[in-house]
Amino acid sequence: MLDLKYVRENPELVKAGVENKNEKNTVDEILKIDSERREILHEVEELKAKRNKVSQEIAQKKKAGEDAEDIIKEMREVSDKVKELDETVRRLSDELNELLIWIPNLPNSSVPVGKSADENIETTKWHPKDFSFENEFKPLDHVELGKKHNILDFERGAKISGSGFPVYVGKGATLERALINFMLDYHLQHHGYTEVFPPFLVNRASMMGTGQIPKLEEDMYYMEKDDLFTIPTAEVPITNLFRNEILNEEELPKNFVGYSACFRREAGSYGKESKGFLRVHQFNKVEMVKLVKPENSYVELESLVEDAEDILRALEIPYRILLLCTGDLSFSAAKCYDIETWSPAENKYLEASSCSNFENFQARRANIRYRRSEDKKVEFVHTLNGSGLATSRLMVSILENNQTSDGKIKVPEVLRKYTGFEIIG
RNA sequence: GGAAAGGUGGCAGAGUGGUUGAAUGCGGCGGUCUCGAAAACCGUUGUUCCACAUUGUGGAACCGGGGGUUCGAAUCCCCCCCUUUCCGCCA
Repeated sequence: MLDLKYVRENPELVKAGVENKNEKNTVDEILKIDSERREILHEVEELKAKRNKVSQEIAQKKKAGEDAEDIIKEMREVSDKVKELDETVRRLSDELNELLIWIPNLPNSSVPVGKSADENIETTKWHPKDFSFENEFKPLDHVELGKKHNILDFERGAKISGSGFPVYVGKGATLERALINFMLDYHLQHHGYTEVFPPFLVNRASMMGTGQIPKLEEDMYYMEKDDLFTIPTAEVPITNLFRNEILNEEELPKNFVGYSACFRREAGSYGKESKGFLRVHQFNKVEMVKLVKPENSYVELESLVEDAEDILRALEIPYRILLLCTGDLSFSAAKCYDIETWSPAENKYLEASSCSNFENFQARRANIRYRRSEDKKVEFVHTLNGSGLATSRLMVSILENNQTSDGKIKVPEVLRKYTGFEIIG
């Protein structure tokens, strides 16, 4: 949520940001309703001031035993008018809010302007060794490998739940669990995060707080009976831990890491890239979340990306990093880096992590603030989060990049103490 | 699912329908005392919005949320939400 005052004072900047993000520009409409609302607000507040003053006079007259019937009668009319105007103000506020929650966060000035993913900028590329399979053998893709070694079962997953609900079996299940534990331990031991194991169902206010609602409501699984949503990422419960709270400056930064299953309906995206792990309704993810002081958020963003990179380097998974352009930036983000891991079978990169700075956009929606020790003023924190990382995409890269010419799969060195085996096949 | 209690400021905790933004305590800040600190004592201490002004003045709103009664509601009435405890059921 943007600050209405900011919109009022910088309409042109807001319009430009919204349009660069390919979102609907309702700024003029917002300004019109805002000025109308303020006009009526002023009127009703004057009436209320009068009423408050006269009410005290009535109290005094009654105490003195005097008759106050005439001014009571007058105030009765004032109150009726107040009720009427209050109703108008409430209606205009609702209209205003309805428009405002659809305004995306504005891109940071360091974000390149661009229409689509084609205009993202590659900032890093890391390939530990040359995976030139062409010269040796044709790599199998992760679905074929999963089937061959009986470690992934997409068909039975489709039977018991539906397509896009993968089942991990045998060493596949162990490898998945190893990956999650490895990543959590790594962030705890090397990066100083605090572990959180959050609920997987959250209420509507939490979804609104981090900005999934209203724009992405159709992408969420929803439990109508209880008005609860399955989380699409641990970002939602973890960021919302401090909703409606005022933190002390000394508590910041708060750095959390947590595992969760993630659920996404992926409505309307059937057909393309839906093979195997490429697009699923449920996957596992280790997520990093930071609540920081505003002046530090961009330094924290870089360090968040490095924390995710460290995992890929330890696993020896080839990857690249993209700085997203304005047109590819998500609704709530001000700046975002995507980390993509290499799939030799698909011959392309797959998104395994998104590291974003939301500045105070989520904090404003979720009302997460902190008190500055110097002047005791409260202000919104900045929130960030990044996948560290999503196992489904990592699994593709691990299986495909570590296959050997004799059809086996080597388990990455750092995972072996978690799996208890070195090879699959 | 049944029953009961309760939701008030950063926290704890009062509150007869009329100077209650709200007692008191803790915490925080400033000061006195002290070589310094602690203790003690004194003072101070919220958020949001609006208008004018520019770092202040005035006004409005806020005691879980939403309605209602009233000239006036933290206080009375209705609905909803949440928390806690007990009972039942259950992984």
